[in-house]
Amino acid sequence: MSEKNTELMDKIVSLAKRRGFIFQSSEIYGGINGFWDYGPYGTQMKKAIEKLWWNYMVESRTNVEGLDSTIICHPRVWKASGHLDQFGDLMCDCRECKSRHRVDQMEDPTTCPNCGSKDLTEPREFNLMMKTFVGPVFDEDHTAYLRAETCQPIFVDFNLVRVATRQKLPFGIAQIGKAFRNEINPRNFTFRSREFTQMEMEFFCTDEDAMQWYEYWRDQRLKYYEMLGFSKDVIRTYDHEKLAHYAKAAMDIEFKFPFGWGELEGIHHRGTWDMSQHSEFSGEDMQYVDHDNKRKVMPVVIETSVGADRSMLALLCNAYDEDTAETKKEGKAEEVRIVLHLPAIIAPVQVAILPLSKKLNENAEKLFGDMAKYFRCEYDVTGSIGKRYRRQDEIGTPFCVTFDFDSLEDNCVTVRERDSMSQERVSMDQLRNYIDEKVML
RNA sequence: GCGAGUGUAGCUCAGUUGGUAGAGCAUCACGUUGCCAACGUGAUUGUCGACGGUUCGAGUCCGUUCACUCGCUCCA
Repeated sequence: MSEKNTELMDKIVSLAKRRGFIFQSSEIYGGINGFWDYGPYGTQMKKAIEKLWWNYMVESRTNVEGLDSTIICHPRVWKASGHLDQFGDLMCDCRECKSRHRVDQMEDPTTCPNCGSKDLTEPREFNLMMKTFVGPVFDEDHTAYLRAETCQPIFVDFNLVRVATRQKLPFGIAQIGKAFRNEINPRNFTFRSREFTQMEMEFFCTDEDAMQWYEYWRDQRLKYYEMLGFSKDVIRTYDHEKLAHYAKAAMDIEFKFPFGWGELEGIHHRGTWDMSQHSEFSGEDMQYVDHDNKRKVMPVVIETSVGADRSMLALLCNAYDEDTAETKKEGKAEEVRIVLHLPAIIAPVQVAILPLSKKLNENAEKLFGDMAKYFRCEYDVTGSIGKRYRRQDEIGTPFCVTFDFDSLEDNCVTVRERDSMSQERVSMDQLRNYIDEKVML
């Protein structure tokens, strides 16, 4: 990473803390690696991202249903998915050549099979899944795991959702929720965390239609990022050449973070792997009865899997900007303005209500009350009007509504737009519609 | 996981050969102003990342540890 980009990332991290977007978890105890808290503005923004995704992927479609499953599932879910077996091994690292080996596959557990060095770390259990216990007894029989991905419970509940909703193939099931991974090396702010929110949609279809749906969802998802204001310069797709054992096709949608290109979303053709595994391990037939063609088929899964935290980080990085603006400060003509060009639909505060003077408090507060029913609003009366505009710029508020002395007479307010800093006089009766139109994507 | 660097107020940072913790910005109050970080006066803010050691005395020296950043590694 270049020095300039490190600096940019530092500025974003600093702004995120200072203005209450993202804090390090347990900060007063020195922090805990890989865990992050969302502050007041961060929470608003993350909820808005989730709401937008949910509307785009679930509410606006007749063929996608929602689900909210538990974080802890029956341990056999993770046996079936393959998560447990592949990471249950004792491993040790060679300090000499930095290679990593499974202890049970080493001829001599004290010698590195790669370089012959004796300088090995103690054997350690490697498992990306976080372990816990269900019930008061802490032993092997009561061991359970926090889900490493939100998609598995979707597969598990497939038949329940299908019957309840009378859906026929093809259809999808979507879920937003926490997932947990014991990442070896959390890095790059919230990009790689140990606790994170996934927004996943599993689309079930027949094998013959699968590639067509794969392409459909790829296009839908790319459209979504375009809608959020990401230009072609900062978004790219990456087709996997090396596929996971279960996958038929896979691609990532990547964003150009200051620290480099990073995955925002994966779109995967998972074949029948998951459904077959759960059929085998549970004994429940996960096949779909295709009445039209008088046959039984194992549903094929096309997955779109987004990290909500990564979406948010990408939006912050994409929005961060410094320009210059006029100032009244003595000896200066202009000063740096920090501004987040966030899309209005996901900005933590959409409308700031600012009385020009404290004397106007009463009437301005009433306006706040009216507008807060429809938009995420904030009320601020402290400091000069210019200072308050700058505060709102820093958190990405697209509209500042200033209530002034004339407002009492003409029933109009001034709407100041974030990006252009231009102002327009709008009747308070029309204010809701005026902003509504601009908030829409 | 390996290697290197960093850690002092909310933020950015200063802090001398070890001797009572500072600045700017931010925040708050009052006054003034009344549309782009204005001005004046005043105020608040610290486990100096944590633990231990050396010392009469540690922000400063030593050890351990935690967190962050960078480079490898990893990312089923």
